[in-house]
Amino acid sequence: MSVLLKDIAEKTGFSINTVSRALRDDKKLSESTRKTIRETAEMMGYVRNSAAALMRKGTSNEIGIISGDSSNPFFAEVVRGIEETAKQAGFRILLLNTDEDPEREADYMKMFVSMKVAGILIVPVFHDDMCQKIYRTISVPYYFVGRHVEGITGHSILHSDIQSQYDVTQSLINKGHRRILYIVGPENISNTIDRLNGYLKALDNNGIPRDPDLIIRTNGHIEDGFASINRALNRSLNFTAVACFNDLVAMGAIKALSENNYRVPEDIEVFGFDNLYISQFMQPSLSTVDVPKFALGKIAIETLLRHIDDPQLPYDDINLNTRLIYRKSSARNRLSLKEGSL
Amino acid sequence: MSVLLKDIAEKTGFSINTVSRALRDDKKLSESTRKTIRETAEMMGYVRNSAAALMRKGTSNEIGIISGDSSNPFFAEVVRGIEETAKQAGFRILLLNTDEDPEREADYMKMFVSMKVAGILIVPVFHDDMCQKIYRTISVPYYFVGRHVEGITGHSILHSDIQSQYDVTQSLINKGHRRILYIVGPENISNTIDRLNGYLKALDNNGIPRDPDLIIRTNGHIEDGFASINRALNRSLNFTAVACFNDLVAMGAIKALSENNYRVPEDIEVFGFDNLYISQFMQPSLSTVDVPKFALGKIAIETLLRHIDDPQLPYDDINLNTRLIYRKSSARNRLSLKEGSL
DNA sequence: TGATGCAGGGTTAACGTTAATCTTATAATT
DNA sequence: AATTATAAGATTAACGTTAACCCTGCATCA
Repeated sequence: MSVLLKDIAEKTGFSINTVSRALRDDKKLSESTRKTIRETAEMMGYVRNSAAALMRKGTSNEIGIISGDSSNPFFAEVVRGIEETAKQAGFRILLLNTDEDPEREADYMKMFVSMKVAGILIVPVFHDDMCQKIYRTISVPYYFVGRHVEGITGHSILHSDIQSQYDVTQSLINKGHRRILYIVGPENISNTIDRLNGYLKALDNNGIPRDPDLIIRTNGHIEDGFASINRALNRSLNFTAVACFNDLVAMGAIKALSENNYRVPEDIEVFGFDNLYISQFMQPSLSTVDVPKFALGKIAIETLLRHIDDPQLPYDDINLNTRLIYRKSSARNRLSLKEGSL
Repeated sequence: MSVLLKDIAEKTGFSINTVSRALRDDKKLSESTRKTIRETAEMMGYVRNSAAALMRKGTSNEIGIISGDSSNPFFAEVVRGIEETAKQAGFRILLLNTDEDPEREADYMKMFVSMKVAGILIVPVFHDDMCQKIYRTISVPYYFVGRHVEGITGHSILHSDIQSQYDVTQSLINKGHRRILYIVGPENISNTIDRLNGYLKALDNNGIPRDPDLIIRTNGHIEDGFASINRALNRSLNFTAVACFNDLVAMGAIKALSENNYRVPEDIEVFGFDNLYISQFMQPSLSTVDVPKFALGKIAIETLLRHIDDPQLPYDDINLNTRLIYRKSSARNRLSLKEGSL
């Protein structure tokens, strides 16, 4: 039913092989032959059967990407960094989304392996036996983007989660805060673990006792930030600052504070994490940690491509730097906090 | 290098065919045989070569999705609606993103056809010769999600763009607005065209002259809303309400208004379109048109699956209803506008 | 002038899986 | 007991493309 090389061969009088070569710009065919064939193919509506091609060639020109939560704009920005470079290198990108479900992660990994993609970029969960087994045995080049996996080293491109959350917390402490609410992200992902540890470490180093009440576990979505703050306010936890797992949570938090007639940052300061593009447009604009998302994607794909080129290349973790961004949801300095005005 | 059916066959003593059948849960093999084979395969780390399988079978269990702009959370919400149903039906989802570039759209369409996906869901541009040619000749089942394409009928799942934008505009007019700024979306997509027409039609029907100055063309991103308002304010266009192509633009618009010390909605009302999940968390929360995004995705995949099941099934456009959502960025009624307070 | 090289193209044999068709032993039927 | 049906598995032939190798004729060179 569909047009095959054979059909084009019959129509043009060339052999199947020559047709195949012409359509691949392969080797030395006369310019006129190539042109004749290409035009005929176009005219007949030929579309290559990539399954057959792939089976013969053994490897494809596709990069598989497995995202953990594509509803978070964070990821869209990372993919932007991946796309351009991949395209220039002649690779196409296939996107899959796990919703942080390890089973889907394992399933999709197998699927990409089965498809013989050239390489895989993954936003993985932290711990899962099946997944870890796959990562240990797989022969397709892969890298973790912005996260790391328990027991697997050398395959991560990271962005200083611990240090960044430490810095945020220290910055708040410097301004005099002692009761800092921390809204934790989804469990079983390395960012959550690392950022929480950064927060705790800063408390410890400053001799501030850890208060379990001030640590609220969530799924890292916008509504979680909203709900967390409402609950915290109801319980009169008496906090003066909120550090959030990510910008989305911070957005929900600010909304809840505002609805309860707390002024941000005069009454309560709020810090996010990620520096989503929209965060500068929030009201008030959000203070946050700038994660170089585009660069993260770009470096990830560049590194992956190097490994695709040279399978012998040794793997190594990469760590990117972040920077704190002070906007309107946090006070400029200690003074402004004391005065209760910005 | 990788484990093949042949290897498992040799190891277990069964034929290749039997191994293949066991791994596919095909037909009637004795339970013990199936189990032996499956366990051996698992142990040996077998992964099916899907290219070979696909070549033989001729069709895959994958649904291709081509998004126009995956940086817009709108799409993530639509995909949610698609994913669940697709998964239950045993299909996997492959995601591609065009950034509204017709060339990429055509390229990706060919790619999916080449991959023999079972069906395709597309968020297409409105006019492009190459793409339209493909849509006219392709034999893989497909549907346009939330948009329509010039000259192609019966393949769209829509959501009342014209009527909805008409309603928004009429609602603003009812409250006494006469100078309503309209921020237009990206060119060459049907939503932009339809919504603009809805706006214009409402003006016409109410005898309000069209003022070209009040119509600002953008790419539909958040920064466009911001920039548009700043420019409009600089030119003293004297508008009292802003209707936006989408919620993202509205978010930027509100930010710009607020930075210029205009109160929303007391001084200027703002209406979005889409009802993104985050819109309820904006400050002020955004009045908008609720597009049933999850349902859109769900109905799209359900319809597509029906066509995959029965290729003879005739195609037909589907139109979903929307509803206006009044939140804090718009005034409740005419009175409150006049009084300048909510 | 004969050998040589190469441009331009043809032949043939895979790639790994699955579907259609066979085979055989055992169970069910009359 | 002879026949038929069936369960369980084996054989064989594709699927459409690509890569390795082979062929031919003309131009080039000593």
